[in-house]
Amino acid sequence: MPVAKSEGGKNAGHDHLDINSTPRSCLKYSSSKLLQVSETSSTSKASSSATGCSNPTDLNLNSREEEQLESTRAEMGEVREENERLKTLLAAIMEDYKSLQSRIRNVTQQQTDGLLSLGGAGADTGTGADVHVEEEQDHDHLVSLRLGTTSTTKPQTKNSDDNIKEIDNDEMNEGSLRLGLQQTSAGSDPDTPSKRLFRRQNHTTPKRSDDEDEVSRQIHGKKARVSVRARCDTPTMIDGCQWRKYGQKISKGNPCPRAYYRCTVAPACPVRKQVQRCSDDMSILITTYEGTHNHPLPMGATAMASTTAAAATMLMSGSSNPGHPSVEAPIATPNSALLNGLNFNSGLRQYYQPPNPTITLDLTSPTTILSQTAPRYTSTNFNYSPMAMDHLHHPNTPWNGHLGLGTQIYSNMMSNVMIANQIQPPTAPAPTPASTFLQKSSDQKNSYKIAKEITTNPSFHSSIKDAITSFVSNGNSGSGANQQHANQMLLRSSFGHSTTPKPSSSSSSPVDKDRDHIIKN
DNA sequence: CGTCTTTGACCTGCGC
DNA sequence: GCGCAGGTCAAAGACG
Ligand SMILES: [Zn+2]
Repeated sequence: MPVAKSEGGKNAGHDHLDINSTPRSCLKYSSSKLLQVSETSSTSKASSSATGCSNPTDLNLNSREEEQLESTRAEMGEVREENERLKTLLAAIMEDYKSLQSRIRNVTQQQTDGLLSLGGAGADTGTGADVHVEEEQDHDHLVSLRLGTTSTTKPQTKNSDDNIKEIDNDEMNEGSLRLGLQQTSAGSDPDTPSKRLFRRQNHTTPKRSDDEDEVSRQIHGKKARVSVRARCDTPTMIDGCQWRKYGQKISKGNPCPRAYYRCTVAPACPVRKQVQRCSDDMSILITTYEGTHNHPLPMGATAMASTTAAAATMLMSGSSNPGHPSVEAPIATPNSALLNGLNFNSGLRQYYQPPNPTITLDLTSPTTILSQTAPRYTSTNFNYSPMAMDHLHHPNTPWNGHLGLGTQIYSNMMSNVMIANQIQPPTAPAPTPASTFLQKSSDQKNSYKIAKEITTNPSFHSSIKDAITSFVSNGNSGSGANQQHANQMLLRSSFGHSTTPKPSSSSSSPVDKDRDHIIKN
């Protein structure tokens, strides 16, 4: 039944464009601009004193100008300091990146020495994730190397290529930092991509041998998902992509319907996303991404794509190991604990928990949570990126500039990840918060492995690098839009600008009489 | 008229 | 095998 629409039928349009309309105080200017300001102030001051202003008005003006000059100078000093800090941070990041690259090379060497044979022999079901984790565990938590920006990573990305499709190689080699989720893409599938892409992911492909069937299920049935929880007043989160709605259902325990979107940037793009509001807090929007874009992304979409891809990669390489007993654990328990300000969340249960391995980026709390779950098999959640959320909720708060924010994100991420690496993050079967942190060795091992995975995962670094690059490159223009673009990755949703899909009549739509449209939460 | 949303129907997996 | 639930299809309507 058609429902009265509140907006036009065409939601289309790159929703990232609207951010430009959002005014934002940008206290950061380029040094040259500040200098100009400074010079201007000095000039005016000099001129006014030269004219020998003697009346009170002139004196007032004079002192005001002096104040302005002072404040400008102070500002300039801050800017310089910040710039220095940024330089240092950037250098550190680059160093880190280089070390990672060398590390990758080392791992490559190791793998070519024998890991590949191990991968081929092992694994009961033979999924990519299985093999991957096997390798990790047997070799002291090797980093997932299926991603990256350098060609040197390619050999590793080969790992059990049944799952890992490197459809984006060409694009990736063109300087793009596109990451992750290749394993979920069907772009390189020998089968006709355009047909398969829209075939039901979990549905058995018709007319295939049992083996193929199994493989197919492995490929399509265990897609990694990245779920992003963010406060957002708009119907859908702005991620820079173009989406087309293809379905909607109302869940039992959640009055808010779940909307299904498909990427329409490219006709055959397999990426989909589900959007649903949290029943507990309607202001929280839960967006779940699935798949990898098989096309160049719009400028505004790369950040989010990279982030989600990196997270998904982490997930796939970290814990989804259906066959391995050491990481086998029940679904996350609704426990959540704070340790040293880190919100080790294991409370994903309160959200919808899809059957697929899912990683959740929670941008709703001061401490951003990254929760990694592979329901039925493993569940490990740990802190990922505690951003300065105060800034997010107070856009006018001085951020020390966009670059500052970018690097801050990075440093926060990394520092906390490091902490997570030392502290044994909690894992699933924890009846009490206290025991949450005292896990069985297997869980500890898994958690540790995942934490380590994050800290060493090149894709993760690349993702951050992407974001920072975004900041830096935009920073040259010195416009307020700089922040916007970079913030798209992790922050924008918190600001809640949007244009995209029109406010679906969803919530106001008539309740589905069809049981099929009731989704049990 | 083309594109997009809406929504009932349908398909598949899973648990009992 | 049956029913439930998640997910998708596709016809019909809305919109520019
Ligand atoms: Zn796409």
